[in-house]
Amino acid sequence: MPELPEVETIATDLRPLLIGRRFTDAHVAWPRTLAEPDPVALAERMRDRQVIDVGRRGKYLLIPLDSGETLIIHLRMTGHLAVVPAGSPALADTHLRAWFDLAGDEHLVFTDARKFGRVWLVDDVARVVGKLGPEPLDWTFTAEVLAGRLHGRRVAIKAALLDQTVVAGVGNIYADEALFRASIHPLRRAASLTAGEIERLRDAIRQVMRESIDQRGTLLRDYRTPYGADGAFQARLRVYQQTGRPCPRCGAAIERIRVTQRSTHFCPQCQLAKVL
DNA sequence: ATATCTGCCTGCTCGC
DNA sequence: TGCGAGCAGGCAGATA
Repeated sequence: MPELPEVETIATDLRPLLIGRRFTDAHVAWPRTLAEPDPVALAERMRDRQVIDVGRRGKYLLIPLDSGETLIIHLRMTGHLAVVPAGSPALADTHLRAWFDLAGDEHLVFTDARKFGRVWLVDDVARVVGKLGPEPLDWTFTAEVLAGRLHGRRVAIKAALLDQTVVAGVGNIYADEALFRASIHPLRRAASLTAGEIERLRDAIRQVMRESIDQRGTLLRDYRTPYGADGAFQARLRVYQQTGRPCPRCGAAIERIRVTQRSTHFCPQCQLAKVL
């Protein structure tokens, strides 16, 4: 499932394929995929519009157009994007949910088996991504900022990390990996973390994000890059989906528990419970 | 305000 | 081999 590093990789891959290109039409095969506007307005407003950039905010892909509007795509669990030539089999994929025609006989196709992915075309990006917390790789994501976001929160720190208003882009994989690197038990109440622990956590989040981006993301069943070599960070996962395997630090068996309906992996020795 | 629960979805794995 | 059950999980929206 694409989290921040995967979306960053996809944006990097799509950028040279899309910048300067002009859309000629837009089509929606599964209506719920399109959050807004309606399909007719989408096609009208995208027609003859040129791509300015391909960026990202949290797990949202942002494609600003020369009209001032922005095409926003969230891949959720199983969404995939690719630029394909006319007549490509991708256009006949049973999971095709939306596609955008490009001048020059190519198409930007959005396929999504689970149908959770969403597409917006908006004038004001903030209406969609405005509530997101700080970008973890931005200089504004300081330990003090994270402390402020966790203040008064009684939920488990694992749950808090998955809350996109606390910090943007962290999903189940990187929440587990960051907590392991910071040696913090996932069930600790968010507000109970000491200043030192919050600083370790902030550093760990940035570290796993950077490392994963360097590896072009984590390659799991549901994630494929649109172009080029596949992600390789899965080889560096220390706890996520490593249940029963020895902890790389102390050798204890990695455990799996459920925290607010999410499977959560941790080392019972390195991430001591302390005060819950 | 925060916290929890449900619905959205389909493909895959597992046990029989 | 076939098949149903259970699971995977980001986010919106409803509820407590």
